[in-house]
Amino acid sequence: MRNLANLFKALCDESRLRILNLLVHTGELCVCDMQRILKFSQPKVSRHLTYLKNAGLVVDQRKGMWVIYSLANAEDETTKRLMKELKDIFDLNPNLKEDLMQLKRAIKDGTCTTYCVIYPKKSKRKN
Amino acid sequence: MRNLANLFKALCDESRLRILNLLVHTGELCVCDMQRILKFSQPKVSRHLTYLKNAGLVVDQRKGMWVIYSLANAEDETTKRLMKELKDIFDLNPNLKEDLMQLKRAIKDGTCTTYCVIYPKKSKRKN
DNA sequence: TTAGCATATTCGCTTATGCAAATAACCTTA
DNA sequence: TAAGGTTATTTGCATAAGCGAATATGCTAA
Repeated sequence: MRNLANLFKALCDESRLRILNLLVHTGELCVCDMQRILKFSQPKVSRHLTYLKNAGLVVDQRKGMWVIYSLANAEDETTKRLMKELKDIFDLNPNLKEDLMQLKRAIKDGTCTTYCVIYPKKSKRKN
Repeated sequence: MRNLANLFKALCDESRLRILNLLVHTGELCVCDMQRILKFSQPKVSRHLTYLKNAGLVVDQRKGMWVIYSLANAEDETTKRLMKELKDIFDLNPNLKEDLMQLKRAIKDGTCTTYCVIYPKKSKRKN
């Protein structure tokens, strides 16, 4: 990320923050899981993921039918520091906490594809 | 700041980051100083200061002919944490460092109104 | 190869926001 | 009160970016 303003631009949309919040807590998640948990339209999730990917904040990886997104390893010190801070800031936010509840519920109900279909064995996930 | 995305929205513009950088290092500065140091048009400085003020990041105070802007005391934990982090992040940025050089030069040359006219005695300034 | 699920992209529209130029408003001093 | 410096706001325009709906593309399995 060459430009500091561009880094913040990636963070200045609520939809993208909600997506990042999920990834911060899961490490990785497929598109359809985010779509269901956040109740976003499919193009909406996809568009914001593309934005985050272009900003260098996430990376994607195809796994059969699904595309798994995960947090990118920040290459520069600024992004590294900010992402670390973001984790703590997210935990202060009640709305984001609610999204995590929905995530947990999905895992419990067996409707979370990443956890229940793609990586059914816990050991394969980052956390 | 009720909404996290709005907080980042205040930070996602390079002009506003440059203004904040100056304030982080001076504590307070009048509009015409920012204008000269950053080489912005007067309406441009004013508009961005209004934006930052609405976002709760700066406060203003009239001092005779001049209006002095300074960093606001963050009321919520999230803003507090982020602003603290911002200080360190600014110092990593070469462009912002260059703005500080211009600021120092203006003070030395006697063209910095805040330092040389409004508050000529060092003791009256925050740093 | 066809069907069907998952994901990405395009299109048309709306809103937000950036800028310069012009103007208004505020304050001090003569 | 008039002049002049400082700051704020308005206007008109251009661009960025958000959205839903529709469509295209990728992959798997029958």
